[in-house]
Amino acid sequence: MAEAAYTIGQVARAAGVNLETVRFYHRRGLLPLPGRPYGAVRRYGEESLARLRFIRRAQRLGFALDEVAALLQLNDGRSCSAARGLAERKLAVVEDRLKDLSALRDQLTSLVRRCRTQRGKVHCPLIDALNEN
Amino acid sequence: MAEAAYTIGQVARAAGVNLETVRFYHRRGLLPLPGRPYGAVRRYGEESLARLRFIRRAQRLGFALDEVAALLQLNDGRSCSAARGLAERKLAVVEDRLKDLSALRDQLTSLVRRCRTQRGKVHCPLIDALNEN
DNA sequence: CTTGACTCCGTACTCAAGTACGTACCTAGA
DNA sequence: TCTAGGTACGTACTTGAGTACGGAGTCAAG
Repeated sequence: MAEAAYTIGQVARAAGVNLETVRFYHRRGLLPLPGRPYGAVRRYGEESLARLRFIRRAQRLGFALDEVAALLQLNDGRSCSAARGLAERKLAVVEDRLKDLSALRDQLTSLVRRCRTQRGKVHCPLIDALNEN
Repeated sequence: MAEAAYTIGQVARAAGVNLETVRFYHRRGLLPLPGRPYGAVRRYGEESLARLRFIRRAQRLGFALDEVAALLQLNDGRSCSAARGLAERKLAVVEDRLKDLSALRDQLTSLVRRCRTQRGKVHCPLIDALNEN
C-alpha cells in the first residue's frame, strides 16, 4: 500500500488548515519537514496529515500550541499519567472559565432585562451599572 | 468640594491599572488627556478615575475596547436601546462560548476519567483520542 | 542645590496563532 | 515551449491589550 504523497497545498486542504499554517507548524517544531522524493517539492504522507489533525483536535480541546508540543512528546502511547496531568490542569482552567462566563451571562441577562423594562426613565440601566461606584 | 487632582501614577494606582495602561487608553481615545493646572504635570480628576473604572467594568463584562468606546459614546444616559443592542449581541456571544466550553469540559472530564481507570494497558486514552480517525 | 522619584512623550516590544508578501523556482498540461 | 498555477523559503505584517524603554524635564525634601 503506497502512501499518499501530498504536496503542501494538498495536505493543508486535507487537514482543513491554511497552507501558511502548515509552514508555521514546521517553524514551531510541531510538524517535521518531509523530504522531497520526486524532485524539488516536498511530499507529505499520512503521518503528516494525522499529526495536523492531532494538533487541531488538541487545540479544540483548549490546548495551546506549547501544550500540544508537550502532548506530542508523549505520543509514544506511554506516559499516560503525564498526559492525564496536562488534561487535568486544562480541565481546571476550563472550569474556572466556565464559572466566570456564566456569572458574566447572568449579569448581562439582568442588565438586558432591566433595559427592556425601562420605560421613559432618563437613565440606561446598563450604562448606570458601568458607572456605578 | 475641591476635586482630588491625581498625577498619572496616582490615578493608575487608584484604578488598579498599570500606569502605561492609562497612557494606552489616551492613545486609544478612551480617556481624554487632562490639563496641567499647576505646572508641567497633568492632573487627573474624579471623572478620569470614574472612566477608568467604567472601562474595566465593561471589560469584565466581556466588552472589547472598541465596544467600550461605543458604550462611552452612549454615556449621555440616553440611547438606551443602542446600549441594550450591544449588550444583547454580547450576551449571545457569551452563550455560544459557554456552550462550547461546557462541551469541552465534558470531553476533558471523560478523557481524564478514562485515563484514571486505565491500568496496565499500553495506550493512553487521551493520546488515543487525539490520534483517532 | 542636589538627589531620588516621578512624569512626559514617542517609539518599540510582547504574546499567540497565525496570515501575507516577495522572489525565485518548479511542474503539469495544451 | 509556453504558461498558469503551485511550491520553497525568508521576512514582515496582523490583532488585542497592553508593557517596556530611553532620554529629557520636573518636583519635593533635605
